[in-house]
Amino acid sequence: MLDKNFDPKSFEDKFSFDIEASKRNPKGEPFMVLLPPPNVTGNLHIGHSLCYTLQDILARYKRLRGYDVLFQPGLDHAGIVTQLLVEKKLYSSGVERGSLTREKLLKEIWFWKENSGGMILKQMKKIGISCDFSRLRFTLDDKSKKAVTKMFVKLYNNGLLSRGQRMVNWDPLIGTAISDLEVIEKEVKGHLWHIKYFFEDDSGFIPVATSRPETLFGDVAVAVNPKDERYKHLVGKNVKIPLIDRLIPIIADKYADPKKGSGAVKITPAHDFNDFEVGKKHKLPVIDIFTPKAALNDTVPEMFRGMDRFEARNKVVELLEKMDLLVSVENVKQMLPFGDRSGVILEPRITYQWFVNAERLAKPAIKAVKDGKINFIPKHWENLYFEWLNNIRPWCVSRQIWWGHRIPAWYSSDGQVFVAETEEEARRQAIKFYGKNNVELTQDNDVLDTWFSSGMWPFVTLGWPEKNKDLSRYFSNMIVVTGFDIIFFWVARMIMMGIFALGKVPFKNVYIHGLVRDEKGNKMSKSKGNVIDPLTLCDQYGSDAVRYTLATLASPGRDLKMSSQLVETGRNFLTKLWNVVRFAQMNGCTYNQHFDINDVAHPINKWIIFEVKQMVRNVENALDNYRFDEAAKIIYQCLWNNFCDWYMEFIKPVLQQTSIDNSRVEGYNLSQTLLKKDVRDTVAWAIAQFIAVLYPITPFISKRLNGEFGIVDVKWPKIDDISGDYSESIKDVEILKEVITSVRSIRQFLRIPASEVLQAKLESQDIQVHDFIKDHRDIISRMCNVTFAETVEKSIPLVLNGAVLHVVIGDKVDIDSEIKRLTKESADCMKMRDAAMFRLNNTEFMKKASEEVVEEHKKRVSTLNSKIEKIEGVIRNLENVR
RNA sequence: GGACAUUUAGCUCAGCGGUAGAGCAUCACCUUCACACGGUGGGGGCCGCAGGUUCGAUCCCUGCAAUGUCCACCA
Repeated sequence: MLDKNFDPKSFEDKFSFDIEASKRNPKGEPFMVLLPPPNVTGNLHIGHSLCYTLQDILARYKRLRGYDVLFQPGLDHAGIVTQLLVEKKLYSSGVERGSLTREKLLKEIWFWKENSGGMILKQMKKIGISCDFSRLRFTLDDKSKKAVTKMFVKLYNNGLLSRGQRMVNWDPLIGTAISDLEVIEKEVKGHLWHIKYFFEDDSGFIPVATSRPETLFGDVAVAVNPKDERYKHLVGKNVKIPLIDRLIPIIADKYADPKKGSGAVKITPAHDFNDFEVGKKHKLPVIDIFTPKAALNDTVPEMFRGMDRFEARNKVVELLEKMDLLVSVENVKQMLPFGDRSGVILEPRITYQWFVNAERLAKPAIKAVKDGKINFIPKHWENLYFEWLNNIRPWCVSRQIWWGHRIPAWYSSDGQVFVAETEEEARRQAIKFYGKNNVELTQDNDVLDTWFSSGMWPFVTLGWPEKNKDLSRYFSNMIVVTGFDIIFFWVARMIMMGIFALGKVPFKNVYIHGLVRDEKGNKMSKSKGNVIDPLTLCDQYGSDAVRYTLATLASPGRDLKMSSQLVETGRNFLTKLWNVVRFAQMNGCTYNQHFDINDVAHPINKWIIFEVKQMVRNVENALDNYRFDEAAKIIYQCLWNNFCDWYMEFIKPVLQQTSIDNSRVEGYNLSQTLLKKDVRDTVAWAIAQFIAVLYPITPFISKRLNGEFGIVDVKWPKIDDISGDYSESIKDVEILKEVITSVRSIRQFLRIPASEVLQAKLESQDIQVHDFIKDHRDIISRMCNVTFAETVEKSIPLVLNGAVLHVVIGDKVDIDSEIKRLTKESADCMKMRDAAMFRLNNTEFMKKASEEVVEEHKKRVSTLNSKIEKIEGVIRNLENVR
């Protein structure tokens, strides 16, 4: 028996690692859910919960529908994040910064990974993610290493990957290059210093504006616009760099914008992307003034050497001021690039790096989406995808850290590079190249961008480069569910690398979910203190409630505003389910495998069967179209409204009959006892369907109730087996509902206490309606506390569709207010009728509107007319009485 | 500067070329033997603004406004 209190804790732990749930069905059509591998350092935040829950709903749903679902988990080594985290731990435990060798640090990180990494897997189990944990992969495991190396060599051999000296975004804190995507632009307050650059002969100066005066040591020219009247006569002259007096030329270049700054701009090729281009164009030298940590190096005057860039800036400004070399200082807002991991201001820096020719890889990736081989859901995200891929720049894939896939490139002493899958192979190449017996080689020190291996995830998880059954079965049959923020980082790269490696697209659909925000719509952040922890919510309300709530909020193309109140609503819904099952159980309803739905004769049972059938169809539709929100709401509405509020109330009189009663049920050819059995079976059947459709969303409670209710396996409802005509039953029940609602409504309107028994009499020309209501008097009595009488004296009539119900209210009737109420009701009806009439009288409408619409309007007019007629009659009667 | 999204009840959001919906909140009544994490009944809307298409627009088109996001630029 189910406990009176619904306590998710009492069963959720038991089902949190449910090996059965991830079972595959080799006979089904293949379907893979590509779980984005979380960082090995990660903790489950609310965004993960959403992403994984939606995936899990799909996985479980597809399994129930007979698909062979592979839902494979994994962890991402997360290069920079992990290395920073472990280093920080080591340094705080007394290890001297920089004292560790590569091998020692890697050993420490692996040690950390084995002991504290992957916490998130446990947390995923807690929210019920049904992936196959026996297939857990790591982006840095041996198989991945092999695959990544192979991919690198393949790209290199195809001319899609090369090493070059270019300007990259450099993170001076970590000491590595990073890709454009890892740069976060932020607005900060800064200054614009207008500095005097004196002419060689000291005859005057040209004012040069800069926000970075410390870089003047690296200046190689001053550029002015060739059309700038103020300066064009100066082109060709030399000026002296302040403080160091090195001579540099004034050059003419369109890049100098007369409207910006002073119109004259200093050119520092080593430390600015634009200046680098200008320098190249004018064949100017490059003077790098920084160390990798962005301190000033030996190219600058001694007093600045070793000084940090910001300290140097202050010092330079101070000196310029002292020497009267400043024209003015402006306060400005400027956008500066920050490293997304380190949070420090980045430096453009010229270094040797490995670059992937992303432009060439992008072409087929763009085509695949254009041709509809891959669909984004919602579709508008394709715009973002195209925009980025159409303007893609070379992808810098080398990182100057140690934790990651080491680049499979070896150098000889003269700098010749050999790229191969193994050192032996590289050596063979080198020996052949030099024609010597042996060549000394050293491996590239750098590792690959974490996203390089992530981009290969769809096929690395399936065993590539081995050819195997999984790869041919699941590749191209996947769904990716993820946030818009990693369309570039991950989705685009998977498509590019997938097509390159296997010649076909990795997946057909990409579902992009929204961002989970706090209840006010603010982004969650630690600094704001508005972070909602999914695990706390799970503890408080149960994992199912959290999953259910996330599903209801996941309407496509929208961010989600999450609050504990909403989870509470979800929990309340599950409590309702719990209680109705408990009630069914108390009344001897157990799942009957041999129950034949098509044998059901009683209209109330037929009605709920139809409603459940509709619900299942709608849920299927919703989930097939990734409408998680709709699916959740459809079930909610049907279970709470139709099943609990109406059906269960309807059948209480039957269920609560205690003795065996073989008398015939009025109007039907079955005994009371048989009806009771039918009702019990119907209740159990309906509950089984609810449990099944809820299972993808709320697996824990489904499993729990399932076991309790005698259902062997959760099976998706087979609604196609339900045949027959339900229209009469639906009509009957609709009238029954209307009768009950009207009585309840009038009772509250007249403030008649629920405890007071009312008398009523129904009049209907329609024999079917009349008989049906007569047959179900007990239900009406029970649900609105009325008894049926023959008298209509001192009663008020309620006008229904096809019937009038007279409710005797004795002296309580206030004729004036009753007339007022009825007048309003009739006016409302007339308004609606007139609107419909207006259209029917419009010749254009009659000519152009579809037949069905015209029919519907005609029917509406006639129904409303008869209702109005009845109400008017009632009003006339009342007026006569008064 | 460019692009995309959003705008519907107090709040959060569905919806749809043909009678405007849900949950929460609110108001009233009810501790009735599944459930007060409950039941019953009610109130509450120029469907952002202005045009256009249409017999008919909350829905389609154009413009505008507000909000949000992304990309680009900045001496």
